[in-house]
Amino acid sequence: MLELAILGLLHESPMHGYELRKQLATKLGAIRAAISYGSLYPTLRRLQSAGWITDAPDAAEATPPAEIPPLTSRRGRVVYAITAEGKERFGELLAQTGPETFDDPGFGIHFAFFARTDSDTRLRILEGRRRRIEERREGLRDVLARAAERLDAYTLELQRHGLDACEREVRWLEELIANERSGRPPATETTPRPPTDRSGRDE
Amino acid sequence: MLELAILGLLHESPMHGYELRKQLATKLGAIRAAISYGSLYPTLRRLQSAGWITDAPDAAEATPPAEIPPLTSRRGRVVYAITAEGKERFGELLAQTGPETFDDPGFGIHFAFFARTDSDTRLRILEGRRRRIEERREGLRDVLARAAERLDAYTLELQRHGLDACEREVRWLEELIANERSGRPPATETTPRPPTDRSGRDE
DNA sequence: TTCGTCATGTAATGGGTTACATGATTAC
DNA sequence: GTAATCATGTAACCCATTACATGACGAA
Repeated sequence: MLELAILGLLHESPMHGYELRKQLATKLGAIRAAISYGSLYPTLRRLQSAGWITDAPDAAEATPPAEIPPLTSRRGRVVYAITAEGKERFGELLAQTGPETFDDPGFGIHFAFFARTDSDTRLRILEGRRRRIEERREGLRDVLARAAERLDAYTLELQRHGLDACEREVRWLEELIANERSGRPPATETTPRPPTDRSGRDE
Repeated sequence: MLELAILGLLHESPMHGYELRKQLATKLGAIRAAISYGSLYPTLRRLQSAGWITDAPDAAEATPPAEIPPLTSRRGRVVYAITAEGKERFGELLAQTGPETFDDPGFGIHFAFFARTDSDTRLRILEGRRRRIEERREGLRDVLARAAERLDAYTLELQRHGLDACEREVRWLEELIANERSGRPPATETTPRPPTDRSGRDE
């Protein structure tokens, strides 16, 4: 869902649409291809009229004066920033899990913003995902065990590959869940991760 | 794409919509969740008015008299069968590859019907898929190598998992391509696979 | 001056979903 | 008789895409 992703990125820092798309592409690169402008800009409008984000007239005060090179204010360049209501909305979206199916990109997007969730929510989402993947895994095993003779070799190969992917994902999720339970951050993290977030973490 | 899947299944034998959905669920179980009726029935209409499939008034002659239990003709039960034009259309759809991205289910659906394609087409599609996955893999490697410090631990974990999936898929594709080149059928196939297809394999 | 990339947007379309509505048949 | 499953369909919506249109800016 675009809405969640946009709010999440703007939660980190204000940005204009074009930049948003690029960041989205790297942040969600593992999940899906880059979104199109035809989808991005109308969504920004919608979020704005809903009050979740504001249209700052230009940059300048939006970014901390250092680090980023001059930032010549070009043409229209509408810089958006998340509002307090937007942060609230983001929290809701982040915590809620829809009727996601295994092929739903919803999980991945939630996962990408796990750094902004609490451990309970993370666990709930991870376990929900695991359950769905396990169901799919069982379904595939069933087909391979019972309907194998009615399917051609390619279709079977596809099922096997799918089953394999399910098994790996379940193992991955198990690991993440175990980590989460023991309070450790996900994995090879060198920096101690202090909340480098400027101003109030939540809300 | 529903159209391809429907034509493919009806190419094997005539069926009514409800049954089609079930078969679709097992055939494409590795790719995506079951399709909804709200999508299936309108599509059947469309295919019918395009002339790709016909609406046989009732069952009875549609299935070979043996094997299947009485098949009491219930209510409306519209049994569809593929037409000659439909088979042609199926062939076109099967051979053509759109601008598929890595998260496009198009590849999986094509793959599921590989048994009805020629080896050249199979190779072309497999290699196309491999190229796209390799591109994505490179993109993920880039991010992990260059932008790692700007991303939080969860996002990185997601990228790693995605990268891993890419690497596995590339290996899988390599194997399939090698098999295809040497003329062997995909994998653990016990039966010699004679064309048990009733009447003309192609067209 | 022309090319690449930055930057924003609209209109038409696509390919599905959910929720709803209906009703026959089978098994208990 | 009543619940589960079989079976077909429609209407409203959703979330995106493609194709198009426009234009500024920097570098060669």
